[in-house]
Amino acid sequence: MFSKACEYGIRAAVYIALQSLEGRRVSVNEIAEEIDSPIAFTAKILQQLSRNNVIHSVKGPTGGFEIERTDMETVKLNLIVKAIDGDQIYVGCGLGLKECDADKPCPLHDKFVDIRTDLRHMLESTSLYELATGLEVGLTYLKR
Amino acid sequence: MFSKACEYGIRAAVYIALQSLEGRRVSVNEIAEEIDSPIAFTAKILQQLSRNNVIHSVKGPTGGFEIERTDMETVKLNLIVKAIDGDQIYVGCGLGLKECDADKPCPLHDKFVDIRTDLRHMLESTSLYELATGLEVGLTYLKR
DNA sequence: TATTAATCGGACAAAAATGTCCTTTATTTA
DNA sequence: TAAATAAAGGACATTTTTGTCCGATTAATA
Repeated sequence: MFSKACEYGIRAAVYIALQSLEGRRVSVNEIAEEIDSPIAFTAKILQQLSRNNVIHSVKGPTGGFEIERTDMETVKLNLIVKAIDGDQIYVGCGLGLKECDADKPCPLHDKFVDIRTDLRHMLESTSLYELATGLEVGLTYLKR
Repeated sequence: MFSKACEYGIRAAVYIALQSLEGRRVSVNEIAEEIDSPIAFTAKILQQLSRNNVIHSVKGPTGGFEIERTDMETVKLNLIVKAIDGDQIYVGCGLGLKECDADKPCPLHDKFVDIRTDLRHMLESTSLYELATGLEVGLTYLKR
């Protein structure tokens, strides 16, 4: 569904959000350790998220990554997915046809649109804050 | 969503079904031409589908690929997807966690399960016959 | 001001997915 | 029986994704 990069990106962002709720700024090393992902690859992904203003980075000692409380509520998953995987999920025919739309639909068009619409709504309505608080309360888990 | 291989596989299977409805057996070359896919790669995929009894292959002159009328109705898309992409779509955590289930759910677990369930139902309930007749009647299109 | 700790960014490496080529095998038909 | 046709299958090539390494940059602090 999502690329590996995107999976790591979402997990990282949720972890950063969780720690930011506690006022902690976290390093790539800690993030990669906590979400069980390859360090250097994770660093690249965090750069992308930082450039796209999904998370905030601070260089130097005591630096690291954080997300402001307000951003946590504003930033929905679709922003992260877009920053890493691009439009992939939203655009294009399910069967890979170049010319496929409501006018000249592929055999799977309608059924595919339904599912993708649901997915889009889910991503557009789910905030980092929501996911982070679920973790905080112990309702959900991130490790392994 | 699907791999390229899977997209080609579904398109090919639908085209074969359509032609089989007219009593025509079709060659890899014709299939690749009609669904606009790389020939040799398509040949590999057709082999997989043949081995998994999704389609039937006949060697030698006048040979090619076909699908029996009864199979067309029996074979649902999930069979094709499984034959090519394996369990990928059905199994595993949306965020790539190894240990993620209803007991120890990842932050996205429930929302992800919903969407995947919809997708699974769609694939399990859509037959090649249904897709092929849509094409036959001119309601849908396969080219480009 | 030197040291240290952290991200940034570019180049490289490995693995997986996609795609090609060519030989072998099966089968029809002249 | 020989020639022609079509799938089967193995080896190889290319591209994309995933992952690593290392030097440059930034900033805190001793």
